[in-house]
Amino acid sequence: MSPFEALAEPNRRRLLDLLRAGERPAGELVAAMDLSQPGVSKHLKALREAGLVSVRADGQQRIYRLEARRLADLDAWLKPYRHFWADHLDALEGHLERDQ
Amino acid sequence: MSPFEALAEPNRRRLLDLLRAGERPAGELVAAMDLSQPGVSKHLKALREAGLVSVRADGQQRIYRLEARRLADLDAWLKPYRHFWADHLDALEGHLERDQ
DNA sequence: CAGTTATATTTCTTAATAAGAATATATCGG
DNA sequence: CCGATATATTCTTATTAAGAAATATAACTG
Repeated sequence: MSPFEALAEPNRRRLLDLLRAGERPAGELVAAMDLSQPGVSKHLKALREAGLVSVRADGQQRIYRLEARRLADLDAWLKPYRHFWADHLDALEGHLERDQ
Repeated sequence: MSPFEALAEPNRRRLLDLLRAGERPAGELVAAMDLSQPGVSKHLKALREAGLVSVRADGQQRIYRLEARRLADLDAWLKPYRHFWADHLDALEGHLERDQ
């Protein structure tokens, strides 16, 4: 599954948002989501296959971690579009868009 | 259809890429894509519903135009993740790994 | 080993989506 | 109005994805 497809699902975006605060065992993610345990597990699998998260075992727990490198690909796709609204903002509030 | 869902389909991303060069009639988009006319028309509809393109009539042609504002939403979603690969900006924001 | 906890996989059902073919709508030139 | 062009909308069918429930696997505990 491509990163774009993976991000199409709101629950998966939410899982990534949760992982932004740091790595977490699957159980905590299940508790934080309004989804069944198998449901979360399946979405985590999709995120793994998209390369957006990685997992390591710690005893019987599976610790999930955000893999933001793949989001950089998305960011790169977005880059040539950015000037379309950056130009508009430039006129209003100055030159924000200097990073790459 | 949300922008995220709209972008999940590669042909639709390609249509947006084509529109980056400027507005174009549907027919030119059909010619540039390796898809049937109805196929392109349907993807354009999805992009319209996601707010990613707009259309205006010019005679019997429909001129499509990129609406990059909606991509700004995606850019905004991505923003809190950007720190993860933009290591050189760490000094600005501090490190996020502490609170795990 | 048996029981328990943590997580993953399978199965089922249902809903969404895609492509292709055929057809419909709208606009133009005569 | 007619024929031609440009584009959109069905319709059908196949694939895919989602949630729920049940079950499986793997590791820890005693």
